[in-house]
Amino acid sequence: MARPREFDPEVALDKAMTLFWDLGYEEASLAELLSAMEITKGSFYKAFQDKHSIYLESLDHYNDKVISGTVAFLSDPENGSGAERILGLFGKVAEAIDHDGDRLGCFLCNALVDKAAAGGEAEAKLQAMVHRLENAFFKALLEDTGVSEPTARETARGILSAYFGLRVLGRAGLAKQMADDCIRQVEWLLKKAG
Amino acid sequence: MARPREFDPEVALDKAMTLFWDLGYEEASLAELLSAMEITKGSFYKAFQDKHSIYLESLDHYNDKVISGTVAFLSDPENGSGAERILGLFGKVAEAIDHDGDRLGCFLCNALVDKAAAGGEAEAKLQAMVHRLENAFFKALLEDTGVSEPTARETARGILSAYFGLRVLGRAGLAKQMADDCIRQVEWLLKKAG
DNA sequence: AGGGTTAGGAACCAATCGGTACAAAACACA
DNA sequence: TGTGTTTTGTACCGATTGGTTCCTAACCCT
Repeated sequence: MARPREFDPEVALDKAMTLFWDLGYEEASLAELLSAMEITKGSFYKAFQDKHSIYLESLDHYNDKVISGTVAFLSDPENGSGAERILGLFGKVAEAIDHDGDRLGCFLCNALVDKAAAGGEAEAKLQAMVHRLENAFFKALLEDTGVSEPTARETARGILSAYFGLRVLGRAGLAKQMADDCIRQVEWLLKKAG
Repeated sequence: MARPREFDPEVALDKAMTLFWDLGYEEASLAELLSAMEITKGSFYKAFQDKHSIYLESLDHYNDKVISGTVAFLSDPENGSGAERILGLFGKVAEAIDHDGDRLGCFLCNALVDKAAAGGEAEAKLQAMVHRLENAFFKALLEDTGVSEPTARETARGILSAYFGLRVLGRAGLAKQMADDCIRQVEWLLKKAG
């Protein structure tokens, strides 16, 4: 009954997310967004309301795509015991660092630091994602024999901060030298918890 | 022999640094900088070359003022053993979090994530600061009895990433709930090292 | 084939961006 | 009290920012 759109909103959103991920909110200009999404202004403002809206959508998209994947990995018994799964996640990060340096880092972590995201809806979304990660660590730890709830909680939080720290170092281009050592410390935290 | 300047370049630089610290490079507009520094454009461009230059100067200023202070604290035997000094540093961060939420975080950590600082002179300065911190942790650990060089190195790096992770959580407004648990994990790392 | 409806694209908008030019102002020295 | 020198403030600059308008193109349905 009307002209069909010539682009897939999902892949366009994905491209936008990647740009925000790389550059942050302010530094990702509308022109760069349009270029990355391969659409023009008309289509952009018709499909998404404005820059801020698509930023929020990008956060949701990251939650659905990346965080959910990470949580799933941490929850899947096929990936070993709770401790093994957590270590497996860090191993995957180390792999990414080895492969391409991981200069993108973690969108969640980057956005937590990005002042453009502070306050309002964005911050609430970010905090929710952090808690999802924390709880995924927590549950994985809790599954292992002999780990009490308080111990699992505090260990989860320690691992969470170690995780963000590692991603910061990755973005700074320093993780290649440091990742292995950092992960060995996480190994220790897991050992003392279980 | 000429008109004297009406402002102290050092305090103006300090104000500029604080704004970059809070907002990041892009988000700190020239207008906001001038307002924070309480000078006008003419004075600004005469005393500092341009925005990018004063950003680099701000990084140096942070290195001289904050990082040097932190390194000094970590090196001073009056603050206890190596492990005690490291824990003392985390305690000071926890205090800042308790007091005002620490929504500023750590300028070094924020700048590591800020894409505007990636590549070029800024990145080199940032990496140098990271290494200063790492070495301060390393030396503090090495002082304690029974800690080998390899153990001190990897522990220092693990603590470094935990430190950045904690500051990220602080900036996100989540550290109030999590700081104590995170620090307890650092305590464990220190215990196993020594 | 024609009408209804929506997407696409270019022209245009005010506001702001970082940066420059230049004249007035304020001092030190003679 | 000039005079030379530097700072200060303001007017101005082109480029870019995010956003709107509106016309045309492309499609579905009758």
